[in-house]
Amino acid sequence: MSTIHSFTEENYLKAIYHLSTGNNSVVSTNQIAEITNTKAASVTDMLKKLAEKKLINYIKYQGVTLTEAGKNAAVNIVRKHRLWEVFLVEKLGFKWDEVHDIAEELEHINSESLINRLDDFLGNPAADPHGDPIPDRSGTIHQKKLVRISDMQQDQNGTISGVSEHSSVFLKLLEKMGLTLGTKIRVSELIEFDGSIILIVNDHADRTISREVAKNILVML
Amino acid sequence: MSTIHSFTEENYLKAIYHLSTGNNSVVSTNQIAEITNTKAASVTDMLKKLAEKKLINYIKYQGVTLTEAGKNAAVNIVRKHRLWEVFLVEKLGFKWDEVHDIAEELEHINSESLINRLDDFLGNPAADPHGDPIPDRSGTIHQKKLVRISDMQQDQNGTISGVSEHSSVFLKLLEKMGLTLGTKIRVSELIEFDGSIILIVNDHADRTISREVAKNILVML
DNA sequence: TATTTTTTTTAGATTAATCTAAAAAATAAA
DNA sequence: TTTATTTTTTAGATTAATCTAAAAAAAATA
Repeated sequence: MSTIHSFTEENYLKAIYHLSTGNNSVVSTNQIAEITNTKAASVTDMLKKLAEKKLINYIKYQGVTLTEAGKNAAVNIVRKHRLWEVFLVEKLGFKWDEVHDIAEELEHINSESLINRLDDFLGNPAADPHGDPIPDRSGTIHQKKLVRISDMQQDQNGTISGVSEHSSVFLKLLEKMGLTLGTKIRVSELIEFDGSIILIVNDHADRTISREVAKNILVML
Repeated sequence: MSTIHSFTEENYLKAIYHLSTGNNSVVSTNQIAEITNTKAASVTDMLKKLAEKKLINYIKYQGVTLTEAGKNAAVNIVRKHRLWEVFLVEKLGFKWDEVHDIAEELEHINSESLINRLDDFLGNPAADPHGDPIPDRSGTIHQKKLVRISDMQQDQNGTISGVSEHSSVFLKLLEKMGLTLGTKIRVSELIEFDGSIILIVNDHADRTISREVAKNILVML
């Protein structure tokens, strides 16, 4: 089934995967260097190796895309990462801002039966503690349609269902403001001056959030 | 607290720890090479490195012992390994002969809070699925006094509480014979011819086991 | 005790992943 | 369309962990 790749190769595949979501499917050497905390020269070496193994399509000076095999490998790592995050939060009681680094290690454990049993044990969750969808065992991702609060209209309602920023400071802030997953919100007012937004939270409390915060909270309408 | 060591260093420390139990506290280069699946030359290199880090006491040509720091590190790895084994069996439903290799990977995950939470989640188990004691968070090991079936007298009773052989073939054999942990046995007869032993299992079924098997089943009297 | 065998160490290479500094290619600006 | 800037690649080193083959030390045997 899935071939075994080194810890390092897996991290590069994951980096390329995360960088190639959305608009840009072609990823540059420098982008990869940045999120893997390495230098461009090191990335070039690894790209050659991954291309050799047919995990990426790589043309010198022109960036890379994942092949089917590479994408499968990457999705599998993401699946593992997110399932472990659910485990850490749901079963061990970690907070949502504490689990990333540990899951970063756990995602490299290699055992298909382990991860499928874990999946069942957790009740086959659809999303991780940050609302990111968990790929199923075939690699399919069922992503719900979410919109940023910053893109909502006045008086529109929704349920907080994800975040697009995973830093601990940001997550702690949301926690403190009571803006965690599942919270129902209503856009009460759009402040013209600086783009900040006043929300009605759970039908009573109101909270003002900056445009920057609003851009990183994802809502299901 | 506990300094971080490389994956490889951890495996050497664990190997030395396991080899230095019982009578021999001094461990030889060749012994280490054997259980780490490396060559003696590689071991020598690593021993220098571990001695440099004050994790072992090493005198050329004279074998090694663990320092306090080294022993602490090793015990911690053993603690992690055994807790993960409990998790795999108790929570994910793996069989006792399936968990070793996975735990071998999981034991290198570095997070004290993770392992302490896991410990609590599992109900602070005293032993792993093979009956081996789990060191507590201070590193103390509460080992119950166990005897091998091969050392029991005729008509003596006991409860199977551990094994000293962890191979899958052996564990599957015990499973098939109903000689799993917690099973009550009585030594019914000692066969002089080949040292094999007839057991009364749970007061009714009787099972004949070879001396080799009897040596590897540990019983609490 | 002298010799043989075994064990351990050293010497010198190899592989994976990384780096810095310099060269080459692509992109942006004048 | 040259020139300047940025990005990417190559060249050459470094570190960790490993290896084989040879040398040195220790242990076993005659």
